[in-house]
Amino acid sequence: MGVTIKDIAKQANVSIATVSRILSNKTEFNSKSTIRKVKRIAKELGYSKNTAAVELVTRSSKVLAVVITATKTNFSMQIIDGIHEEAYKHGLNVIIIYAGENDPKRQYEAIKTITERSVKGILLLALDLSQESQTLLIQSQIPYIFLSISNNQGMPYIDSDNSMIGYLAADYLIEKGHKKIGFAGLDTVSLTAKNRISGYKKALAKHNLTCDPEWIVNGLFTYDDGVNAMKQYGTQPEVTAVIAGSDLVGIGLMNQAGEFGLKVPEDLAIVTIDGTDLCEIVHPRLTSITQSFYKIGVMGVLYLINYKKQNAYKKLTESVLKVRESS
Amino acid sequence: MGVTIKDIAKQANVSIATVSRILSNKTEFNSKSTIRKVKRIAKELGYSKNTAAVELVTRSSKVLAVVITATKTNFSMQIIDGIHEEAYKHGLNVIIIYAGENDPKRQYEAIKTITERSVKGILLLALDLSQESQTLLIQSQIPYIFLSISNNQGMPYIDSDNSMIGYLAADYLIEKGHKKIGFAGLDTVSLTAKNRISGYKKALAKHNLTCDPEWIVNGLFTYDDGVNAMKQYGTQPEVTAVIAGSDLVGIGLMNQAGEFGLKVPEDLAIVTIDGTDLCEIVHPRLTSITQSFYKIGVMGVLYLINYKKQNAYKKLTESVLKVRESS
DNA sequence: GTTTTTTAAGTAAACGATTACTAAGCCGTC
DNA sequence: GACGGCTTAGTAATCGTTTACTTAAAAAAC
Repeated sequence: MGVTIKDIAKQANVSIATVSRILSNKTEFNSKSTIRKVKRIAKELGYSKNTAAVELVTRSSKVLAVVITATKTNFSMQIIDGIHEEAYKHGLNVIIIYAGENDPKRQYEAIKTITERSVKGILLLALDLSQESQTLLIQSQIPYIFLSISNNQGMPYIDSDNSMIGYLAADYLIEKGHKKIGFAGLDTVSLTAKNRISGYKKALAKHNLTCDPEWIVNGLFTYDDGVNAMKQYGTQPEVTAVIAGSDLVGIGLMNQAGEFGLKVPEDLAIVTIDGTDLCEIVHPRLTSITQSFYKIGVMGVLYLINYKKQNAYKKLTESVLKVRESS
Repeated sequence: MGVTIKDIAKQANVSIATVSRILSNKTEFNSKSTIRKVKRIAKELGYSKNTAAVELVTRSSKVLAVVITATKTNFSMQIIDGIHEEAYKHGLNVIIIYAGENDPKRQYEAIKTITERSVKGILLLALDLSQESQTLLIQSQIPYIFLSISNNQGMPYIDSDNSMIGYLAADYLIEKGHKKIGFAGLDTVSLTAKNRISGYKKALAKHNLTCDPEWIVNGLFTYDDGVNAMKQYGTQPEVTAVIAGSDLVGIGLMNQAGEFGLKVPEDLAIVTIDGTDLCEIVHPRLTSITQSFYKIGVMGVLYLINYKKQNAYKKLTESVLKVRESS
């Protein structure tokens, strides 16, 4: 919106090529005095690079785009922290775009916005992409990766090992003596939930325990889903422990249990999945299977930086049990 | 990275001007058949607009940039929701940029990244800008506005009426019979805190109450600040009620009070400032002065859309008392 | 039947940078 | 003193789009 390299060139009595070289630090063939002069004038004139022009001519960009949903899930922040830290190390900028909440049209718009900009790579956070958006994404040829969500359609992703998460949670509770263990608040049609449940069942089977389908209560990982699940378990729940699909679900379970006059962990043990800060600020503190969100973010960036065409990149990260007071 | 309007033009046997006009919906002078043909071919070829080129030639952009800090403050989400909703109505895209956490260099980088891109406007969320970054921002000539943070340097902002917040909280507690009221976890050098404290003192004065400076405990709005403030108040606090600088501070206070064997609200009443979802999921639920975050976001966008040079635009939004269980 | 108006589309100049290629000066060498 | 090799800087093409201006043909007006 004002000063261009042309203006600087005129002022400095050099060509725009020289200015360009100096301002983008390709100074190997410039004399010290010219460098100083050009930089001084640039500063004096308040020059600001026009990124649009740069991206147009170089046909490349130093920007990574992160697509997120407006969900109330709070772990995104940790992933984003990881992304930023790693991107910063490599001199990349990060922009974040909202893809709305279950609105395919908004989602499509978001992907379109990004693909029309020549970003270096796209990180899709816990995003379930519609078929249309997927096509658009692939067609764009821009490297992309899904984070914290798996898929079996050959698209690259980095996610926690959800089967292991289910297994760890259940196994721990079984070791603590529980025999009837619920699983609440997860979206049972999602791959995430399926894997978690399969791990949970594996742990049960290992100890010759069975699972009543009623103990698995569907939900969308929200606080209300936790509350509702607890209502379903009732005031005198058959289960003695519940695994929560997310921290918010865990809190919902716990609060509703409180309403029912049930004590956590005495009357009902809770293990929650995610392990965000929320676990630490509620009372009692929630035992969790804590995911490596930060690391997922870091790995996502590294994947994009070292991107080369390959089919079906998949990476599963570790989760760890953190025992607190709710179990 | 591939198909351009040139390719479409060749395929369709028309000029690139025609293609450009059709694809940007300036179709008043095109025949229906040509329009159909061009659009069909564009789709067939998987054409994607190159935004860099568009922005370069039109010297404008449909993008609003939101700058946020990586703070654990969670109200940002509500503001961002408001921004998105309003931006969407006006056909604008929104990108979010992190400015790091108290790292002037990162902050500067973030502002630079944005100003080098010809965005339509900049929304700075609860951001305390360094002098350098400020200069850069102003120099860029891009319309900007601070949200949820006031300043007395003539820069435009939209914020809650912090004096009123302090007043409302204190007045309510006084009406409930409290005479010794603390204020915890706010950053007393900030204008936000100063205004809140001034409102709080005004309420006290109105009822002929005084305030011991010791009751005001400094902090940075975090959970730990709440915990520490409570430790400072001690196991037998002189104050019978505390106003928390943020929801997290409120939770910290409450949990530490619990550790001390104090019951909320019987032994200590708490009113928290912000009123995010957190208030609803803790136990007891926190009474809050709830800010109109969503509205702040909406108003920010409207300001930028209707931007015209004016000095010192300021707008204060309403906050309301929401009585819950902690008071 | 000529002139004017309307419709539909083409020409070409921008936008602001990068960069391959070219060139001018200077120095040293044989 | 002609030649090659550095160093430093300039020339000009290019990226993909928009848009003011021009043009050609057809329709309308006289």
